[in-house]
Amino acid sequence: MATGRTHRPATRSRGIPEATVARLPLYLRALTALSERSVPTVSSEELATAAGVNSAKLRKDFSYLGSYGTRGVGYDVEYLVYQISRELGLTQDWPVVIVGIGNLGAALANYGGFASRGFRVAALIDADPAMAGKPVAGIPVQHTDELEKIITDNGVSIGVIATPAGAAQQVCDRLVAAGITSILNFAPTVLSVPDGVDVRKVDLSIELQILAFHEQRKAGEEIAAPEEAAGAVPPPPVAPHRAPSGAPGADSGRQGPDGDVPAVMPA
Amino acid sequence: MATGRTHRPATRSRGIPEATVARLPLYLRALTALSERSVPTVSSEELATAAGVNSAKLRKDFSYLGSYGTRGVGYDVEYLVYQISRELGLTQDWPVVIVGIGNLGAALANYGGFASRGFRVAALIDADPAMAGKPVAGIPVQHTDELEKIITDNGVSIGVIATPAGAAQQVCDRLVAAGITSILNFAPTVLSVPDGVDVRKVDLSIELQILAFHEQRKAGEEIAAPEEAAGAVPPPPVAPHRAPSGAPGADSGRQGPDGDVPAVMPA
DNA sequence: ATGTCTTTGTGAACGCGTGCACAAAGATGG
DNA sequence: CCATCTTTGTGCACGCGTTCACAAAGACAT
Repeated sequence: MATGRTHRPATRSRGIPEATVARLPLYLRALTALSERSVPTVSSEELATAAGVNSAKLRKDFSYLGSYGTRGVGYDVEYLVYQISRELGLTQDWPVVIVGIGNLGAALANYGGFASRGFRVAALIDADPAMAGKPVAGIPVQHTDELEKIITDNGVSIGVIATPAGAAQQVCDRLVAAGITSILNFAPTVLSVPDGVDVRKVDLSIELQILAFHEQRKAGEEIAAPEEAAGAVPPPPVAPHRAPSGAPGADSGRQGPDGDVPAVMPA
Repeated sequence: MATGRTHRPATRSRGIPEATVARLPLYLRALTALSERSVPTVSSEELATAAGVNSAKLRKDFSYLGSYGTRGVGYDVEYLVYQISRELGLTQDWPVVIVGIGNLGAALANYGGFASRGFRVAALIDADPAMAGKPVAGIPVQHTDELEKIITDNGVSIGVIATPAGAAQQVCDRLVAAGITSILNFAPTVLSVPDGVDVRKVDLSIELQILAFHEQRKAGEEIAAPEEAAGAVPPPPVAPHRAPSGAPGADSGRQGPDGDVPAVMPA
């Protein structure tokens, strides 16, 4: 999961906790499915199961929005869909630009999830002149030079960065300067932005590494080896380097069987 | 950010808090960059800035791994890279299968981040017979029928689901039955898995909706309208439905200007 | 109208994560 | 060998998020 907003972490927007906001889309999705099946009402228990959360948590989440349920009955599906949509700002149109139309950018442009709920791909932008004019997902790619104009002309406030890591900060700066205030970052880099700009990141590599951690832990438990005992024990903390500002340490460890790191999109 | 593990939320693995584990890949990335520039040591302050976190948090995180720093000096870059890699289980090889080779699956297969740190794409799997044999990112796509065999033969324990939402649970079940214990889910669905299986999800649609929420809030603050006053006020909670088990509610609201929801990959 | 039954909404307790602030550790210089 | 300076490692307090458990609210039957 793309995790973690970068700025204003504790801002508790209008009384709705951040954790609750992050779950609203989950509820909305489950409710939409119920709505399509013409289910009129749903209990907190049922909906919680569908959304994969605890029913008490769901009720508390909804309590931040107001009292929209009926005791003894449950929640009116259609009404709740409307309320959550409104709260999330999905009743209005959000034009979005995608910068970096490589494999990932193209996949995002083709992703149906964009169009489904208020989001509209206003433009695809790439730095490669050869891409210019080429249609992707039915939308012609435009060159980076047009970035500022596109954003101001269309009143875009949400940008998606799908460039290589090296270009991300630069693109980010231009987006912000052009008036973008929300960024979804797929590049494996930490973006620095001024206050008032929200950044959320989606990082495949990080997710995999977290899974690997738990996977290793599961494997380690089975063998019941406290991992300190058998096998190659890690080397001692390396003799505290001689000169702090001396020659670049050419030795010091490097015993780990790491492969070399490729140039593009490093972990 | 792909957020939220699904099971064993509070398991506090071997004393390392979940929040810390989620940040280790961030530190590792920053450290790798330093390592490539042959920087011998780094202070908590510098590294924290590079990773985009608080220095106190970083020090506390590292304290869970052990005392790897030198007071008055900082941390040895190479040694820390090794320690974190080992802790995350990146010193070993993790074969990974990607199921669902559409736009997104292809993008993932081409993603350099896979190969960079211990992860190796063992196989690409798709349900479409027309895809079978076709090479993507240099790897021939195999048919879903081979799924179980591929997993057991290669000892795969991590699976990536990039299928449409409708197929995700089914694929998930087969993966788990075949021995997969960690899943990275890109499909917009809640997956249910047995205990002992970790699921992390990456959901573009959710991320966008969270951004929209904050975006709306920013816009609302500027106009300084408490949003309750002007414009179309939401309808009253709908007259408490007549018959709870009666005819499917054909009215009740529907006043929101939602577009219709496409069939594939709904929000 | 009254009683029973279901389900919501929430007060309260608890645990995790974060950040402050400082003591301890070690390097460095004289 | 001692003083000073830098930077780590961590005790502590605080706040957010989660969960329990229950009273209040309403539906429904009689």
